[in-house]
Amino acid sequence: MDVAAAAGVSKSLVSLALRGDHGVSAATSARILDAAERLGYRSNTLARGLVQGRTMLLGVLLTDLANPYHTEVVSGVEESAEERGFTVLLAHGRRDQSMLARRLEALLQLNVDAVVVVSSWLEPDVLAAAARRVPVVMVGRPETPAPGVDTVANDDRAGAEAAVRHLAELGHERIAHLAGSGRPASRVREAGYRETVRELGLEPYNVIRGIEGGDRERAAAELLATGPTAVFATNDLAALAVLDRAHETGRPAPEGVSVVGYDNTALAETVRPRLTSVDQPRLVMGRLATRLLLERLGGRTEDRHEVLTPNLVVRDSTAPPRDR
Amino acid sequence: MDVAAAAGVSKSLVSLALRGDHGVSAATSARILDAAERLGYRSNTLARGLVQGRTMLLGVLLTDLANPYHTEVVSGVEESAEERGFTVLLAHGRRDQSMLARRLEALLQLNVDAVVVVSSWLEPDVLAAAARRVPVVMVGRPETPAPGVDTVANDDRAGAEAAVRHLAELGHERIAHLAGSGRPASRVREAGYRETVRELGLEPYNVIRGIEGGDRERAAAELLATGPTAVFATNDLAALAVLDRAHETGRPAPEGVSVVGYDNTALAETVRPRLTSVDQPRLVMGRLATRLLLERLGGRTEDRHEVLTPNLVVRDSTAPPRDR
DNA sequence: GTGAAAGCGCTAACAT
DNA sequence: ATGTTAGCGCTTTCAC
Repeated sequence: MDVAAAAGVSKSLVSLALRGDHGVSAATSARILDAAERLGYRSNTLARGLVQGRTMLLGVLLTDLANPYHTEVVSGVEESAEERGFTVLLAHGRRDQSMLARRLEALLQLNVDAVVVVSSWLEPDVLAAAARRVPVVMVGRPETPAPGVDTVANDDRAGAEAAVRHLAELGHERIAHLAGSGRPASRVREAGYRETVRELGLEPYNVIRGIEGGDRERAAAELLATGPTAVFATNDLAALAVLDRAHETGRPAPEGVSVVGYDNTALAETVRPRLTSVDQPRLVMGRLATRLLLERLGGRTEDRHEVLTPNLVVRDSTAPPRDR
Repeated sequence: MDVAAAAGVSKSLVSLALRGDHGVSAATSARILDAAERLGYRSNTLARGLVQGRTMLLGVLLTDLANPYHTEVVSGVEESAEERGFTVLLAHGRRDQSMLARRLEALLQLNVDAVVVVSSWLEPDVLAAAARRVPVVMVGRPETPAPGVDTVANDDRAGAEAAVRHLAELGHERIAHLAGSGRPASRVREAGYRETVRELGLEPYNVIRGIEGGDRERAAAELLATGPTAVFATNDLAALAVLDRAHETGRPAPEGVSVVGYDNTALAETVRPRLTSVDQPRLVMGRLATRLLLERLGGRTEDRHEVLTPNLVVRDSTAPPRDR
């Protein structure tokens, strides 16, 4: 450590001074700080982590960088983690289980103190294995819960209910659903749709499962062809496909058909008409994830599963049915 | 290292076996691998980095997680870096110079072997200081070049030219420009617009500088009020504002007015009409960044500044002017 | 208030 | 083919 030499003291003193320990005389401390500054010295996280056994690093693994839902959760994590002095490291696994697992592994090898997984794609046993080494919290709705892993999710059931109730209150009776590809979140949304429709004394009008990606358009077309006055879509992209198709077939929303999305992505603000959508409290979810992690680091051992209530953001894609 | 004990050998052998060194007998190797597996052992990147002096870690610093342009560049970096055995670590600085600087520092303290900065917000001296420690390449167009830092950028001049020429070829003569907020990239686009219009024997019809964010709508309205038949916007979001305003005032694109964006974000595919936009070869830029880094690690010392040619993606927001 | 020495988990050079 | 030793840069006792 050349700072030690430059200041004419021992390594130990440099270490103490740099961390603002009180047991160093003001004069020496000043001399050391000055030398460090001059030499552009910065302590090495690796070396410190090695001896201290912790790194103040928080790993965040996410499925999809391009997904604004994910990135906003990450922002929540970053914000709250930084407040507590953690440095957030991101790793990106794509929608690829093995890559996700590899990235998680990479984070663990770096001795991160804890991990947030913003993904519901990782296999439970991989997750559980990670949780045996450091606290792990997953943001999202798991297929199967992994023991030792805390979760933060939004209440998809409640979100679906809010969407359907909104449409029913506008006077719609033929409310269809464009469902997702069968991941847990979309399954719960679909179930919530069915239940709520029944609670309201209606019948599920029509449900079509949109395959991810290319077939969304086809599914939207098929669904609209059945003549609903309103559609609750499993996410904003699916809602967009409905909006589009409705426009093309000469009954644009909201007059021709009302459309509600889920996730309240930036898209909802961007498209015309602006999309009514169910908003997940993403920042809050991120912050909550950090809190759960800190609790674990503080010694909690029982698993926690937090569920947050989403809320409906009403915009311009929903209106009373025309023939009313 | 309890794996050593479990397998009844020395630490060194474990180390060798785990890295597949040949100088270990098949039998012992198997025994070690087995023990490691059973104990869930993984070598510690920190410790290895400490002794080897390199970590095979590649740090990526980005301004804006929510920006698909950035994240796609990152994908290019990830892809190519992983091929070479590097692990990519992401850090997120927001549009905040001091936070960007802090995150960069955090990456450096982790002893990453090199850094890609996907941002043009970082101050040149911070960048230069980082480059004195490890190879640094910046993707984007810097305000001022930082010595020792390689750059990868798209040719904004050429992109603007392609956009304007496309509009002129369609027969437009009143081509306006919705300019950006004065960052280098948008300044070059504006200059390219002006020059190309003149080269074509026309006059710059009208240029309005959109302030980032809220005032984009106002700027778009103002610009359209001047009666252009075509607008080249400095980016897709600005183009969207124009599209919107055109729609609201009863002359929707492309019949009412032709619109070209820049960046070819996912939005361009999503909005109706689909947006004609200048595409930056983002994946390629990411890969190129990795290559420059590897060259530096291989010993190159002179700075390189790569400029890639963007290409225009023609969609449905542009057409010949109506009154022709 | 300060310094010397041990050791974090690993690899590399050098024995054996 | 295997074990021993030193040391990466730091923090942390423990003496002084």
